Formats: sequence, C-alpha cells, structure tokens
Amino acid sequence: MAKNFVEKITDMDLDFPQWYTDVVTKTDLVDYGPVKGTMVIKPYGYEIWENIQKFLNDEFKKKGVKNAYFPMFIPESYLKREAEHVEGFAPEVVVVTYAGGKELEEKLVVRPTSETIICEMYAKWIKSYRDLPVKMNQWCNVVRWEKSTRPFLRTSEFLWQEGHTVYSSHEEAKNDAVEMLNVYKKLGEDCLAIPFFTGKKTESEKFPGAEDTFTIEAMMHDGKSLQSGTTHDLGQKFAKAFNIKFLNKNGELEHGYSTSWGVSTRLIGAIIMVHGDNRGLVLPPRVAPIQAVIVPIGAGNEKVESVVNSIEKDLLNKGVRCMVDRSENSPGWKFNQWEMKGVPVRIEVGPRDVEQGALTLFRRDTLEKQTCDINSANETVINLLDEIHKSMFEKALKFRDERIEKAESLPEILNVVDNKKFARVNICSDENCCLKVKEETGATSRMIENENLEDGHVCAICGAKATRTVLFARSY
RNA sequence: CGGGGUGUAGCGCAGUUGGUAGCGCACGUGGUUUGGGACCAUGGGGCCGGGAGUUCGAGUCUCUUCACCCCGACCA
Repeated sequence: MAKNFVEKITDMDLDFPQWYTDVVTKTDLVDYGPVKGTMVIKPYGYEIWENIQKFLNDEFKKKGVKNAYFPMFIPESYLKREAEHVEGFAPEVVVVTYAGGKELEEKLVVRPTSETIICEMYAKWIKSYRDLPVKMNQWCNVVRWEKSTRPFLRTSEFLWQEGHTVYSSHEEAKNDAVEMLNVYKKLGEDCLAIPFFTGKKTESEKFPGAEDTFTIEAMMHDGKSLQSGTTHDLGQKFAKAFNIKFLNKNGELEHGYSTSWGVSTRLIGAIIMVHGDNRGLVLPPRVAPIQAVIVPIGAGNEKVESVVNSIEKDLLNKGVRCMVDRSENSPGWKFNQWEMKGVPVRIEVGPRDVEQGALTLFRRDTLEKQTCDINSANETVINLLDEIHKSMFEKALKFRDERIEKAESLPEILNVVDNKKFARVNICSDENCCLKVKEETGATSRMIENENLEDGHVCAICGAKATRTVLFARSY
C-alpha cells in the first residue's frame, strides 16, 4: 500500500469545488491526463465503474438488451443527416482529417454519441416487423471537446453505456424510454444510494434530435443539480434520417421508432458529491471497491493474526470485498487513510478485542464504533453493509427533500437557488418562460414534475395560465 | 472564450537587490514501535512546466506557449 496521500482536504462548506478536486485526486480515484480535459481513471475509481457495470448489465439482460460494440469513427456525413443532431453536437465534435500519412477524403468524426452509426447499421439489418424490437447496448468511450472540464463531471473523453432500441410502434418506444429511466432510478436506489429525481426535460434541455428526453437528476451537497443520465424517445426522427424501414403485418413499409439511453462515469462524480464529507469519500457499500478493511493492531501478535486471517477468509467467501491493511503504518494513520477513501466498514482487531472474543467495527457514514462477537462477525458485517446503504439513501433523501421550495416569481426563484435549493415552479407551456428564468437566475429547468397541472394556477414568470410544474436549479 | 490565480523532488511549499537548488512529508536501508496521523539512525532523488530573449551569469527579469485551479459565458 502506498502511503503518500493522506492529506488534509478542504472544508466542503467553505469551498466545495476545491473540496471536490482534493477528494477526487487525493483518494486515488483519478489523475489528470496529459491532454486537456482528459483523465486517467485509476484502479480505485475504475472498480466503482465496474460495479456499476455489473448492476446495469444484469438489469439490461432482464429487459432483453444485448451488448454489442460499434466503431468509434463515424463518417462525417452521418452526423449531418439529422439536422438538430448535427447542430447540437457540431461545436464539440473531434474530427479526424489525416490518417495513414495523408488527408482523408471523407473526414471521420470521433463519436460524441453513436445514434448515427448505430441507426445506419440498424437500417441494414431491419426488414420486417419480425426483426423488431432491436435492443442493443454498448459500453464505450465518447469524445466531446468541452471548454471547461472537471474529473468525472465533464471531461473531453468519458466512459458510458449507450443503449439503442428500435420498435414497430411509438407506444413501445415511449415505454422503453420510461422503463429505462426506471432502471436508472433503481440503480440509484439499490446501488448508489442516491435518490434521483426523474422526469421529462423541457424543450430547451432536450437531446438534439429527440422527441422527448427523460432525465435522472441528483442534488449535490452544494444544492446544485447533476444530470446523471438520460433516456430519449427519438420517435421516427432518426429512423427517417437513416432510413430504418420495416414491413408491418399489413405488408406496408413503415419507419421504426427508436430510443437511446445512457449513463456515464459522471455517476462517480454524483457519488462523491452526494455522500462525501469533510473527511473525504463516503462510498455506498454496493459500489465500494473495498467494502470492509481489516486493521490489525499490535503487529506480530499471533492471536490477532489468526483472527484477522480467519475473518478475512470468511468475509471473502461470503462475497464481501474486503482486505487486510498489513502495511507498517500506525493504526491511527490507517484509520484516517481508509476514512478518506470512503471504505464503508472498518474492522479493528487488536489484543484487547481478541481477549474479549470481540471485534471493533467502525462505520464510515455515521463515524460510529460498535463491538461485535468474533463468531458472528460475518453476519454482522454483511448486515451492517446493508444498513449503511439504507441509511445513506435515507440521509440523501432527507437532505434533498429539505431543499426543495416552491417559488412563485422570478425574485423568489432567485432567492431559492441562491440558498442552494431547488425551486418548484408552476409555469406556462411557453418555453421562453423557462429561458427567462435561466437568464435572470442562472438556474435551468431540470425537469417537468407534472405536465398536467390542474386549472387555477398562474405562470410564475408571465402570469398566464400555468400548465406544468417544473424544477429549477443551478446545475453542473 | 473573458476575469483572477498557480506551475520548483512523488505530495505540500520556501527560495531576499539576478551569483553552487532548499525545507517538511513521502520513498530506500537497519532497528525499535502499533487501540486515532510513531520514532532513531542513515541514504537516494531536480531540464525550477516548455520555448525564445536580456545578462559574464536566470528558479528569479522580458516575451511567448502549455497545463491545472477558481469565477463567469458556453454546454446531451
């Protein structure tokens, strides 16, 4: 174990951006790459991603989604076929113009997202209603040349999964977009301990080329919102642009209805900013690379060694990701170290414990210590991990719910977001009112909570009849 | 893209009017330690972010470039 990075972390309430940068680099999740905006995801960070992948792959399988892989290089012309799509992505695409020692005849776009190339392939494969639905997902990197970047939250290149489906009816496609949104919500609840807001994006926040975009949004410690994943009902837009046609049961040629949906390594940023505290990371047990760290106290004590070894073996057998810190550092140093790295449970084993047939357990989320019987250690630790997960979720939910406030005018919205909260606003159907909020307060519409508002409400911005309730927040 | 800041050992920093490159932690070795950031001894480690200039001489002055951080603008 390297021991060169136990350092003080900036107070999160004093300077949250600096706190974030400290945490992300000092806990060994990530390092900066040599090219602007790129990051190296180090093993401790990557393992979190792998745990997210495991969870999602299982969920995808349940939905009948198969994994595949499509090329990273896309002919430039593909991107141009869907008008809104190219307009949305043009400013940030990276284009390859030179390869094999000469200028390319057709430039290649490095995928910023893969709708275009996947739809092009789907068009070749789909002929009949019997070929539908098609549901594929790929785990890959994408590249978007962002102007301001920050590890995990916004990087020039990032890892994600992107699912792409085609159905024979719009109903099914709409359903799919909602179902996958629920998968993401479940990822938050069952895996990341993050309560996501879910809902539809307003017109101005939609994915370029989508009919509807749905989002999962999480509230960060500083009251800003992080869009953590999206699902899109693409209607027939991409099917028309890429000529995805099938013969229906009546023998008529019809365009397919497609969807796409994705979450990225940005989720790791969400985990950090939702759960972290002044000591550093607090990792949700189900994604933590190390769920329990065993710290032996009193080097060379044979009784301690034997207890440590048997507990380690037992826990590993039970599927708990655990390790023993056998480095020569002092116990106090190790305690600080593993707290900073967010390990959910620490097991202290010293002569005093062994004498009493007990262990000392420390839980990272509440910083509480408890003792437990050596013989029931397995069970206690496994239950504790579960308890920690639930407790972290509840804590995040409470934090979030305490920070949503109704606002009925521009000044009120400004006041709410200045207080690091989300504003719940009744507003009319005119998107300009949403844009006005953005101009005046810096807060954007995060999602529509209710798009069928009953009569009797007025728009907080223009005073016309309000038709929907929208959440506004400053965002990452 | 604007405004501000920082680049000197792995990390954190000092370096005076321009004159041999320093400190703390970390790292190697030997030993003693271990219940909330251990200690002694002894070692190793530098293109002072890159380039150009001024000068007998540049970490230090000038210009330029790159990267990172913060605040805005922009942003599925």
